[in-house]
Amino acid sequence: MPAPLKTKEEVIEQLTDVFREHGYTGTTLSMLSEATGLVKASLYHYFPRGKKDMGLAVLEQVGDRFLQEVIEPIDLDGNISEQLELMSLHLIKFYKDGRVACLLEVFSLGQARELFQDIIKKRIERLTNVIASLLQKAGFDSEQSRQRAIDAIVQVEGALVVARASGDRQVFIDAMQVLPTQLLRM
Amino acid sequence: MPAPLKTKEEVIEQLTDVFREHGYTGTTLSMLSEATGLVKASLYHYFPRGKKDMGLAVLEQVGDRFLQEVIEPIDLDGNISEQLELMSLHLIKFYKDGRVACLLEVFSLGQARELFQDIIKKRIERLTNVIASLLQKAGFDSEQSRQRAIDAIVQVEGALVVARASGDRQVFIDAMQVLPTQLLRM
DNA sequence: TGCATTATACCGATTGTTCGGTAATAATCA
DNA sequence: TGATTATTACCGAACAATCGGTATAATGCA
Repeated sequence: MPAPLKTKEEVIEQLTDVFREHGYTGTTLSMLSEATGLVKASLYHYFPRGKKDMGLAVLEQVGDRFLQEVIEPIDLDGNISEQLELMSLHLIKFYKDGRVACLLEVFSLGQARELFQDIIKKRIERLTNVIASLLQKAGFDSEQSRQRAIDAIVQVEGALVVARASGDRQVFIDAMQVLPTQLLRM
Repeated sequence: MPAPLKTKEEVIEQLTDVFREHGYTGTTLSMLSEATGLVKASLYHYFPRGKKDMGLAVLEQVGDRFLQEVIEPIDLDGNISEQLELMSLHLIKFYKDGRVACLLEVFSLGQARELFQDIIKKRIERLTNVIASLLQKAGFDSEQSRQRAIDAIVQVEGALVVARASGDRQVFIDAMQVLPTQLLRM
């Protein structure tokens, strides 16, 4: 077989950028074709069931990357405040200073919602649990931890939206920087 | 002129529902036609420049309604805490318990972003100023008031997104209920 | 009548998708 | 080793359907 010009992972990353900017229905195969350098028919080689498959692949890969780059670096035995500061930095980096949207947000609209809602729901639940268990280590009880985990996700999503809508990325950066303090406040 | 079966306002309201659910690019003229009961030619009679015009009209009307239903009821001479509680209730009602999205969110994506970003930016700024001036009445200084106003908007947008993504509207309701306390916390 | 509204019919462009095919590497076998 | 066969990577061209949009004639009310 011919040596692939890029790995499937690289292709998915390029798809991700487009989906994040335009949402699911707003993204056309022409855009994806241009972003990857692959002609439309070639995209069907990697994703036999078309756009749905591309959306699924992007959703999965970006979810894995989030866990890997934002969650996994957290050391549960370390100083909790320091670990949250670290998470804050990684969040800012992951969302490129607020320049890129969250896939869970843009894929929960319209037609994409029906396609991906189960996956999205599970991702949110999983993320809530991970952050909650981290907060339990910090001494909060189960219910408090869960509530504050949800607050954190609300904060991230809201800050992304407002930064995007206002055109002021500093809103996102500021929100992420106060997040650790906010989560630990009694 | 022949008495129209519905006023233009009513038509715009019906358009709003579709745009809020599917975003701008995700909304097709067929959907809008079906939602209004008007055939395409009729839509073009009301909105000569097509989809853009419909988006603009919806953006404007929903913005007016927000001010009217959420902001204006606030009595600047009343007890500030009570007024914020009232705002919370109105927010829950305006966003139908978290069932509908914010237009500023869904119109700030992809192609719609370029079309509407100036308007969206101004809406956010205006809203920030209104809430900030309310908080100044509560005794916060100018900078604190502005920061907390942004926090409030972040909270609303974030709660809407998370409620939608998780399929749990209670997230939105809860977030709105704690909003007044949060805004006034020293 | 005159004018606002709608119906019908249509446009070119683009949508997501499919099919047939080519070329390059890997695997197999003589 | 060298020839053969699969397998993989990719592309050109076309598909029906739908997109947003536009004519123009018919309709209904003042």
